[in-house]
Amino acid sequence: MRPIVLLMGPTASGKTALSLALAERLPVEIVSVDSALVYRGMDIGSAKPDATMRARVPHHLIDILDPAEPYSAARFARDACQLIDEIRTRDRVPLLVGGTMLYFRALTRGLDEMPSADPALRARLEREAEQEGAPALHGRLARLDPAAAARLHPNDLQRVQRALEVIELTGRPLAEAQRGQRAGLLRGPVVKLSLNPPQRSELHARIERRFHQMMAVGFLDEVARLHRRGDLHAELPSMRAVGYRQLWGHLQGEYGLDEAVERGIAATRQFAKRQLTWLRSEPDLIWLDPESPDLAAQALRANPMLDC
RNA sequence: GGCCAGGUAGCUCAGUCGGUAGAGCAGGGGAUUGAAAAUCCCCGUGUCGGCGGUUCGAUUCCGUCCCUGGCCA
Repeated sequence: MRPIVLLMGPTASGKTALSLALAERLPVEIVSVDSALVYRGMDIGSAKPDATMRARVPHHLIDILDPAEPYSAARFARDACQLIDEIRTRDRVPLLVGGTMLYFRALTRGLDEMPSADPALRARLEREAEQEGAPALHGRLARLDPAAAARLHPNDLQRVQRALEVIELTGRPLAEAQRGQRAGLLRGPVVKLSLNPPQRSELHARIERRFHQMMAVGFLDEVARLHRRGDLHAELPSMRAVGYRQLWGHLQGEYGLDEAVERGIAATRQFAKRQLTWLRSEPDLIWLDPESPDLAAQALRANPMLDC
């Protein structure tokens, strides 16, 4: 049976280049594992594979949503599983490429049975948080679901709100829902590749270089276009994306362009650090250095199942 | 050249009425189940510009030199 190939790595580690190189040697279709690539009109700042690449290799889960719409790990898991099945019926290899580690985790370990987001309820909880403060919501959670409250820091408003949301929607504590025996969603052999330069400073250099490159090819125009629409705002998941958020702030007049770029680069470095924290706890990774020559061949050699 | 203001953590700065110093940012580590490029937690020793002097003790006071910015020549 042909394997499913996962290609992970922090931002700017060279995942797109390697995925193309692999596509020249294996009959792959690429499934993007990225919470920003799903959005139309967010091309430059998300380092989306360009039209040429997408003409050469089939890509999925890119440009499927308008930036005003929300996406989620659960929806990704459903979409990805369906695509994997379809790709296999075409007798091709699913190559899952991206940097959204929660999405990978949803695939490899599954998600518990839980209700999805309820926008009205979230708006209400948001209002309550503003009026009462985050600790008050945490206190309420402690009464309704002590186990969940114990695991969440009072300042982690996002997760406290989600826990309260689940309780209101199901009448059952979150801790109970999360006790479920969940299994990974990937059937068959899985090969996990992880791209990362051995030196952190090298990754930082790649990030800085790429951000300036993005600016040179019109990143600011891209964000200005989104800003002009008028219906988007800074709180949307899409506009919170690294780089977009900082340029948005500049367009709102909060700081100058140079500062926006500096902030954007720093935010990208911090994002990469968080991605690496996930990767360190991921078992069975084949680590690859993007700077080394003949990367694709190296990747294929690393696992016998890929040698086809 | 003269006068003034500075020189303290990678950066911007606070502070010590003389007992060897602390914030923000940056950086590092961690958490992460329908917002995740999000959200949150933890981590601060650095010849306090150099050299002398006073002092039990100087980053702090004094002298001098160097550097930076401003004003005047």
